[in-house]
Amino acid sequence: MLTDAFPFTRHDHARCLKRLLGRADEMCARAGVRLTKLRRAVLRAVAGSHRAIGAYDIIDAMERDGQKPAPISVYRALDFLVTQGLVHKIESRNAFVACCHGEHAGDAVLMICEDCGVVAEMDAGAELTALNARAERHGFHARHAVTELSGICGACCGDV
Amino acid sequence: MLTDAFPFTRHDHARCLKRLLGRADEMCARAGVRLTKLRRAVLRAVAGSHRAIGAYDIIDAMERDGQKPAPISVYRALDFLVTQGLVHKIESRNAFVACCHGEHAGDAVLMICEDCGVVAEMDAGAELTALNARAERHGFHARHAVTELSGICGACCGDV
DNA sequence: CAAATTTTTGTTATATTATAACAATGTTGA
DNA sequence: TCAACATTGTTATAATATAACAAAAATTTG
Repeated sequence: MLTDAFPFTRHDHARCLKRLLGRADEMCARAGVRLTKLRRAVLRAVAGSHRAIGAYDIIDAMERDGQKPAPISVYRALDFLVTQGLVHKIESRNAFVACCHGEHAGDAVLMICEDCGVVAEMDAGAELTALNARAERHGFHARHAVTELSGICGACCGDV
Repeated sequence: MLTDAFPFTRHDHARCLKRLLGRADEMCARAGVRLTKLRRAVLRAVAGSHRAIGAYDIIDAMERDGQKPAPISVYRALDFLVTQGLVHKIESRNAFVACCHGEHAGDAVLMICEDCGVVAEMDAGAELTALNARAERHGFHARHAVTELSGICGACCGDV
């Protein structure tokens, strides 16, 4: 079993978070966009766990850190972060999760554990390509794919 | 190109709708569940076009037919219809579309035209199986897949 | 550097989507 | 017919998301 997609028991999240924020700084610098204080704080809140978090829960989390932005501010920041590929929106949950990958080959495929709530992502370039090819046979030219699997992760299944 | 997924120019929608409602009657009878007047009216509204329709637009459509159910009633009916596989929820749009297929091999794959708004579905059993297999390699046991492709349909591309 | 321009954020209000709680009605089967 | 269950109605509210415009901060330009 591949052990990189899901964060497991020994996972040192403080380090994980630090790395993620560092990478975000780099990526934004390279892209010539600004990871402002607000945007970084929203990203920090989203990346606070590997579970899906809703916009209003982000506000609650930020309030605990002494900052309470208005919903629109959070949505604007999320919009930026999603555009930059730093955060994924989970359409089937109306919630968000930080991207743990460097870069994606294409659209992310999310795996959502129904038990513990942890969300992992994987590259599934070949499978998405096959899906697009299938769509083409119906005359459809796909530009984006929303692919969200819900099920049970290895940890919750006792496989780990 | 396969021409069954998307409803094209010559499409006789009155006939299409009638067939769909008839099939719904049969399927519910076979399943031993009740396609009540309300549920059938909601299905009729959803199946009124091949575009995604939101719950509140369903209410508006039904109001034009002299019936104005409360939101909760529509959501309850939609819940029933989705459970029976007669309607698909489009997670990426918070909207609904009637199922045009008899039965699905597995989860439906939706193709949403960004231009005309028409939503078509296809069976993509093999591709979804491949996706699940890929997830298994990460220790994830998928139970449901939300797969929504957005792009441009053949008609809007001038391919037809 | 200062003024002009653009981007970002704040503020206030509101739109859109979805559900809770309980009463009333309809359906089924003994 | 009555009891049990399923469905719908009624009222209220929760949860998610955006609009419009003002203020502040950053960037560019002269």
